[in-house]
Amino acid sequence: MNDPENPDLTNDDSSWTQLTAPDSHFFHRDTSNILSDFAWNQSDYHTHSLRFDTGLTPTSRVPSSLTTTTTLPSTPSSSSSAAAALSVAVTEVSTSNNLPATSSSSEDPTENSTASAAKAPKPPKKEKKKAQKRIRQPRFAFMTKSDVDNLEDGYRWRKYGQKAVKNSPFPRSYYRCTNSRCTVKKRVERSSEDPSIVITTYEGQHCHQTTGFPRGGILTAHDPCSFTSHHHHLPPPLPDPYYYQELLHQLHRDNTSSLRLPQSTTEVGPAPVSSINPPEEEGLLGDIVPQTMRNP
DNA sequence: CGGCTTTGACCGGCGC
DNA sequence: GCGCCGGTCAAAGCCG
Repeated sequence: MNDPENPDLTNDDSSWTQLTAPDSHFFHRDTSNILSDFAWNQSDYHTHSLRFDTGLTPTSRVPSSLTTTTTLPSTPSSSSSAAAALSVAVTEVSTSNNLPATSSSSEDPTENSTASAAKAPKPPKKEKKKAQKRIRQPRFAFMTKSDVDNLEDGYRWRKYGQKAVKNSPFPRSYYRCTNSRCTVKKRVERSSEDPSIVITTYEGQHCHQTTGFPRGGILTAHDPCSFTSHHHHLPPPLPDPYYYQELLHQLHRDNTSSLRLPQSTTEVGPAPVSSINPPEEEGLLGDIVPQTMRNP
């Protein structure tokens, strides 16, 4: 439970503190490309960002993590647009792992551990874990109003675990990207406060492109995996916090008028939503993102 | 038959 | 040091 990456927004953890000023750089990639890459139709999804700061866990340590709030368009289930009325995103970049998550070649510790763990006989387990020393990948959480738990995002995921979560009647599911070279994981759980909201937490960055997309997206041609660790010039595929940030802005610009913020939005997450009561003209960001969090 | 899900067990981190 | 809890493993079963 003390897991700093716990996205349990109802019982959040200080890891998810906000980053008020993204002092990091953005990948200047046209957000429309991003959207198209994922076949996300901006008009279809209502995306919001929300900060999950708050010091939620009284006893918790204050991680030196860097957190930014970003947004990613939610994706509906394979049943197309039935779900996903809104999504909220949170990002964490752990300082313990500032290296680009794309450094997922054979040298990637996480990957190694994953691979070895999967194959190695039981005894070596310990060693593996020790050596690994838990390297955190950047994480992004998205809150999506949806009827379905497993939102389609263009990637293929293999479920590898499910756990009951404390303070939540809903279990949390753990998924790994099926791409053997990709170390991205995601956790999916429902908000205990609003069961209609699905909280999806991504960890790491895909080192490949989407494997397919129901709405005509793109697919896979190259697999940067093999060299990303040696070449950093390659813009990391999603999820990437900075992409999301850009995305947020883009969405804000484009969709302000069409966006609705369901009431439930403000009910999820421990964020002091009551204080987030921006004027309407602030649109998407204004709805949920405190001023202090926004870029100038 | 391969890929995926389910599920109980195991392990490590953290608070007390 | 102990217990709780989150995260992961891996065997077994399911499904197309």
